[in-house]
Amino acid sequence: MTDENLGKAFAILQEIKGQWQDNTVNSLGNDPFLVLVSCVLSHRTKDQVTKEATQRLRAVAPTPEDILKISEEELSQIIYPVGFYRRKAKTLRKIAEILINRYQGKVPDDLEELLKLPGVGRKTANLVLTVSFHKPAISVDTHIHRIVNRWGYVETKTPEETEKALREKLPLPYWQIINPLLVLFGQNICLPRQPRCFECPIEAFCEKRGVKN
DNA sequence: AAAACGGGGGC
DNA sequence: GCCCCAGTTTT
Repeated sequence: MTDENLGKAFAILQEIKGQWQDNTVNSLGNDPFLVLVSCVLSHRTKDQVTKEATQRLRAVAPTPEDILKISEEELSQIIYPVGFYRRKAKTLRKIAEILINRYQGKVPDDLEELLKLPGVGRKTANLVLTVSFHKPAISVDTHIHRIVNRWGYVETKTPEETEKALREKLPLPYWQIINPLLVLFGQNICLPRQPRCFECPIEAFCEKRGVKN
């Protein structure tokens, strides 16, 4: 995909994204701790389930202090349907404890510091930076990785390679919108196994129509 | 680079 | 039962 067509593709997707139901990153706001929480819960979990669990948790314990006030059992019960709930509950409590003890209860706005937190990798750290702190960062999950490779915009093997390639190539104005926009696109049209190319509005720009994963 | 980690929900 | 699912850590 050429740079010119990339711009057209982003513009078309921006136009039609209102047709799609809001997902987690598009509906939960910019609070850095809640973005962090939703990312921990989202691991190998359907987005609808992640979204609902994050909303339930926000109603009861929206801050690190609140997380530590409730028991691990109660926390597990709230997030239960996301799966791996024991491990995720432990991770959330550890993160809350570290934020309180080392960062005055605030989420750091620095990549290296974020990556030190347990259960936080590049996808999560970069998403917090871009969504909550409006910093130039690119959060690459499996959706972004799959889509930009199908487009032929990059040719990469892993999400980390994709992040590097996009940092080199992607014009800065798109850094803020690529994740929220392309995750929606990946959930509704450019699906992993059965991409819905027959209803894709940017099919003409895609170099690998119908390629799985 | 690949495997391990370790669960619910839809069908 | 078998498949899917915003990933991170360890080998």
